[in-house]
Amino acid sequence: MVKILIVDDDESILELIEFNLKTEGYEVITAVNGDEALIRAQEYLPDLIILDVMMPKMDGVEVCERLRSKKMFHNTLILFLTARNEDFTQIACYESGGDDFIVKPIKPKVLLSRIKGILRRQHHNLNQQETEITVGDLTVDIEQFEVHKKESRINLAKKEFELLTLLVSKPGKLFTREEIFNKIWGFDQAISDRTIDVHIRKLREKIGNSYIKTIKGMGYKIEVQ
Amino acid sequence: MVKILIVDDDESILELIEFNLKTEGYEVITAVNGDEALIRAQEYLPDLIILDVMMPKMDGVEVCERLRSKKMFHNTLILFLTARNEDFTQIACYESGGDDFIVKPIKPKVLLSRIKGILRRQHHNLNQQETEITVGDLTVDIEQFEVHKKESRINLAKKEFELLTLLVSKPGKLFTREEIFNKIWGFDQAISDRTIDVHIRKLREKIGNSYIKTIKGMGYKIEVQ
DNA sequence: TGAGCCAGTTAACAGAGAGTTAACATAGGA
DNA sequence: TCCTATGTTAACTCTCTGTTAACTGGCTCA
Repeated sequence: MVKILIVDDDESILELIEFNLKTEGYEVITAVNGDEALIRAQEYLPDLIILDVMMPKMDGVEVCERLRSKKMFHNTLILFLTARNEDFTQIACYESGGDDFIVKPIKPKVLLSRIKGILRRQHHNLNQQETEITVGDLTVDIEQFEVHKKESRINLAKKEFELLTLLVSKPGKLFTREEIFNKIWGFDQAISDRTIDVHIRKLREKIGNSYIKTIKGMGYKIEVQ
Repeated sequence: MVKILIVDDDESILELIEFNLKTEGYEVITAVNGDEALIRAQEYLPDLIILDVMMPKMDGVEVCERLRSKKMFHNTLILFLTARNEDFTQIACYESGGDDFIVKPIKPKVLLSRIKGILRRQHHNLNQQETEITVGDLTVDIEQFEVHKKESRINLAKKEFELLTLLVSKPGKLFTREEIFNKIWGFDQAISDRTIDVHIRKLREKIGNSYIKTIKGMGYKIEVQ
């Protein structure tokens, strides 16, 4: 049974989500603030945590950071709830180690399909589809650990492959250095700032310059088309 | 790879479009009449279908209607080609389920940018996430860190992007210089008063003068039509 | 009418931040 | 045990962005 922890200070939202998830057969735990969330998370070890960004005292981003700093939550899925147009909180969500986010107001249908999608990606990563991602004439096969460019195979090192896989997982999306760092190296490690550059450079050397775009002061992204 | 089906009874137009799309890396299938179009569509399941409206026997509108009546084509993008100023057919295009249309004579550049735009939007809808804010013909995508004006991309520097994002987050709202300063630079920093002007100027230079309005002695806002 | 104020404009400059390269460290296989 | 591939760092270069200064122009109000 999939366990889901929902954290929101607004109890009506909590109930709405809880109801919808329970009817879909998920096991649901709730928390109304950050502190409670941390306790509940340790207690129940949920598979997925849905975090409201805006909460009094400890906000969702902080809760996420605290969770991710513990090894037991490294692989827990974290989904944020954020109000529309909250400028750069979306980026902060990813930076703090979030896997995805949903914009309020919540439409139950969207929420459910999102959750299903994110769980499917996590667990049945092997299942059919989605093990191959194609961008232009570049194909990344996550399962087989292979990259092809126009039929010819490119050999990548582990870190290079992880980096490319991350970028390619959402073509066009901006990944900040911090997000890249958190998702590939993890919170506990300390590496120099140049390290990411060098890996990017090696990647570009192997796959060509046209795919990865630098956005100064922000990060990198895959250029679509 | 994006598959595109082009349908036109005029083979010279077919060739023109085919050539242009292929050089952009699309996979192209063609058909010279409505019947053939329906068969080809079922066979190849294209992502996008470009339909000439004026064709002997079965016209584009009818082809579109027939396609849309099948569930497998509910989400296929359909783009019409129509002669200039045929107002009524344009309405018919949308009514029959078309996504967009292009006026003949075809300019390859316009066609390509239109196709890119329509595919980009589609791509977004699949991911279901609202990371875009649109004002007039200007679209700001926070997740992708990109700004588009009528399908063509505008490159902004970090500060410019932050500034535009702030203004656009509440179109029509007045942002005082102080507010802008606090939100973008933060309380601790000290910058000259001209700095904001210069960024505004650079923004206007890139996106056009019509969006950002100055309110003397107060601040700036996004002009809403 | 003209002083004062405020935004627009321009060019120049400094520095942040990314690119590059080589060298070193380390792990894992032969 | 050695060797090679990979990961990381240091040190340097270079480019682009952000900022400022200095000037212009227009509006407002005494």
